[in-house]
Amino acid sequence: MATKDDLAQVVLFQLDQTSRKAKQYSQKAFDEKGLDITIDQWVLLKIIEAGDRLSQRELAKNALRDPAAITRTLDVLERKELVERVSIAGNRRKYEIQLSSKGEAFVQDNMELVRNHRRQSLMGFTVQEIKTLKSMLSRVYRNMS
Amino acid sequence: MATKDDLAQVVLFQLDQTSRKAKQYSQKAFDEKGLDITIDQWVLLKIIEAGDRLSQRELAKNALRDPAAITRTLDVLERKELVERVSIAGNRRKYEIQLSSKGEAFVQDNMELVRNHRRQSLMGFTVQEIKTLKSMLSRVYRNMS
DNA sequence: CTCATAATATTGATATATCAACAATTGATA
DNA sequence: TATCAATTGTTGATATATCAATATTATGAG
Repeated sequence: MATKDDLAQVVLFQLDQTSRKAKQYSQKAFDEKGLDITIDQWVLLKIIEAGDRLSQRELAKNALRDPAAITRTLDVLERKELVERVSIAGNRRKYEIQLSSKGEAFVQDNMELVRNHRRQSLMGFTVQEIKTLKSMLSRVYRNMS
Repeated sequence: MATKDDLAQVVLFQLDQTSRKAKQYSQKAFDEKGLDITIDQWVLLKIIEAGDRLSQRELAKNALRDPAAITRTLDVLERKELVERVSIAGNRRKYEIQLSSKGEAFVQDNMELVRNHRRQSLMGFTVQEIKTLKSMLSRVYRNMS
């Protein structure tokens, strides 16, 4: 047989593991703080915040998720009154998705915690190293596109 | 309001996106080849292959997944006759999980495709850069542990 | 303008993930 | 040794993801 992989040295494997680990880390903190929100829901909130009144299809594309999953996640976030589907004049087929004021407050209220996680994830990295890491992740992303 | 994040510059976000993209890339290739297996199932096969007759609990730990999810994934893989739960003499509480011969053949038969994906993900990287990336991902992982 | 096609969101069916509760077994300690 | 606690795997309940099918609306070719 060919020699077994050392999975810890396979970048695609490391990517999956590190991403999982980070999500678990943040989810635990969210749960302990009683936020009642999943990491994927949080990420979607941030994508909505960053975007400019995107449609659900655009959200799906930005989040790399299925449109159907976006529909259902938005249902949840709308029930929590964190987002709004706004009708578009002249197009009854799609919506513009935006944060509600409650949603904006929610994001603001929890950004410090999230910033701490971001900082924690890069503890010990120099500014130059962070730049290198970002660039490399972008390159891997492009290679998979 | 505080200035909005540029999510594409947030490493934790990039990690999630890159990991998703890579999984979608490989899943698509698996589907097109008619392999009838998910990436997470494949990864579990590789963890089983790499490990030394691990228990389900150890698999869960290595895969960063819930023990219940491992139980059910193993049910699927056992139904496909790719893995076996082997009883342990002297301990009726746990099993040793191993690939069946069919499972070993399956892994071998598809390693070339997977190696191509690994190569593709690192296209344009120098040997030194790959080393740097691996090291950095390990550091992020440890920071989240 | 009309009709065929594309775009958008939703829904249903199915698969998987997650968490808590549980059953069986093992290990430890008094 | 007897009992209590810890370990291991499974199951049930619920949430979420995925894919295909659908309904509605918009667009474009003739």
